[in-house]
Amino acid sequence: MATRVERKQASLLRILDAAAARLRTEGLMGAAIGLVMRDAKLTHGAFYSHFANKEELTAAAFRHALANNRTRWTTGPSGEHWPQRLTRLAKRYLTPAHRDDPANGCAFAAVASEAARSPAEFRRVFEAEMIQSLRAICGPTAAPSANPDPNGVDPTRHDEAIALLALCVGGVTLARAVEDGETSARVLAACQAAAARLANPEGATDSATRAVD
Amino acid sequence: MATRVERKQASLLRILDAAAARLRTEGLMGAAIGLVMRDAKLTHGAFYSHFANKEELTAAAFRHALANNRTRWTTGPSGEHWPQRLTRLAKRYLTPAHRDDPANGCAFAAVASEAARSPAEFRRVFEAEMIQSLRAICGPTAAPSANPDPNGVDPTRHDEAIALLALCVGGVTLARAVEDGETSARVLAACQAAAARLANPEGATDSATRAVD
DNA sequence: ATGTCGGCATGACGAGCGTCATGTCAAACG
DNA sequence: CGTTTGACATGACGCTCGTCATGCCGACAT
Repeated sequence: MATRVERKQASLLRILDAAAARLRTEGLMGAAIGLVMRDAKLTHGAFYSHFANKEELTAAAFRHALANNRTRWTTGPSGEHWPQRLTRLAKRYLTPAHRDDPANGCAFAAVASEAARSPAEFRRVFEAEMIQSLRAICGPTAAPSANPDPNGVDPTRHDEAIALLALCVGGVTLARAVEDGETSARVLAACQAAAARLANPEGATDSATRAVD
Repeated sequence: MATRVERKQASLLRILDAAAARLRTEGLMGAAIGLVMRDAKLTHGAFYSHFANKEELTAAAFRHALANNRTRWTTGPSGEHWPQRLTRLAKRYLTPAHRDDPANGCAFAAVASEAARSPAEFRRVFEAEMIQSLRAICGPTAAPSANPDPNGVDPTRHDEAIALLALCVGGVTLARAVEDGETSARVLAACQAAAARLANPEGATDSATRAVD
């Protein structure tokens, strides 16, 4: 049998995995302590050996959910240009597969409207994760931006990334909130088309828009 | 004193107003029966003279919240063209005033991610309201669309309205979910700029894009 | 005037939740 | 080898919520 700290770390990981999954499928307060601990093969009493209260759990689970997905989503083909990256992200995000698998999906879309009503402490966590995801989206591309900011990110690209995130989060959320499958698919398609138009404005001919030669 | 049916109608209206406000500020399950009835100056027992259960209340309150705002948002200046309408809606929606007053704001943004996890019955209500709002957005403009659908709506405009709604809902939700005021304002501004770009693609010169002469 | 109806108040029940006190047992340590 | 530590189980407490049974009392019909 493993050592003590190893067993505790393993327990904590099971708790975080279970909580992250429940947070994305059932929402912020759907990740009830009793249910999370049951998923983690523990009893509810053991919870307070890992966290002081539920707020700490939700914050940690939210961070955990996003940390697991960030690199998986951000890394694209090498030599990727900016408009390509934006359209690729939207094309992958606004998809029936992502819509139908919230347990492994984007945590922003899962808890966005609940986070808006959460105490300031959680909103700070939300904001920090969002900024980190935006920086990951704006991360190094094949063609570095023409006017990089002192801190390394082109503010124009940063704003485009914000709009893309809002469009994607709103898109899957609306697609999940409607009943009819056709309506849902149309929401995804319309947002995907809009994202492509946003990333690659019609008639634009600057170097960043053209494909790699 | 008023007649009996009038008093009941007045009570129902107070209940719906209170529930609609709580639904937008506290979310779907934040509109608890006891609190709503207290806001409506009634006791919790009287609730079941108006609704069979809580599901009926939430559905009715959601419809009530949207019905109150739809015409207020949709009606714009006469002689309004399609791109102008889209930019006007985004400019008004993605605003600090709207962000900071959820009690009178858009119900879609308030409950979107919770609706995604709601039973099919509520999702049907959500879908019906969304379709109705989309048709209101696509409603008659100064320049009717070139290719109107048999049922009266240009499918291209309908898809643009979907994307605009997703961008707006995602935008205010993210703006509400972050703590820092500057970050929040930047989210609103970035989404507003993206909506304008979406409604009025750069370089386009067709008649619908030009201002009224 | 008298009886019926129904909106409303009061009170209670059970379920689910967060939280904590207490006990237990195996691993870590001197 | 004996002691201590701490992760975990058990059980309980208080709170909130949805739901319903019961009773009241004013408005309406006859």
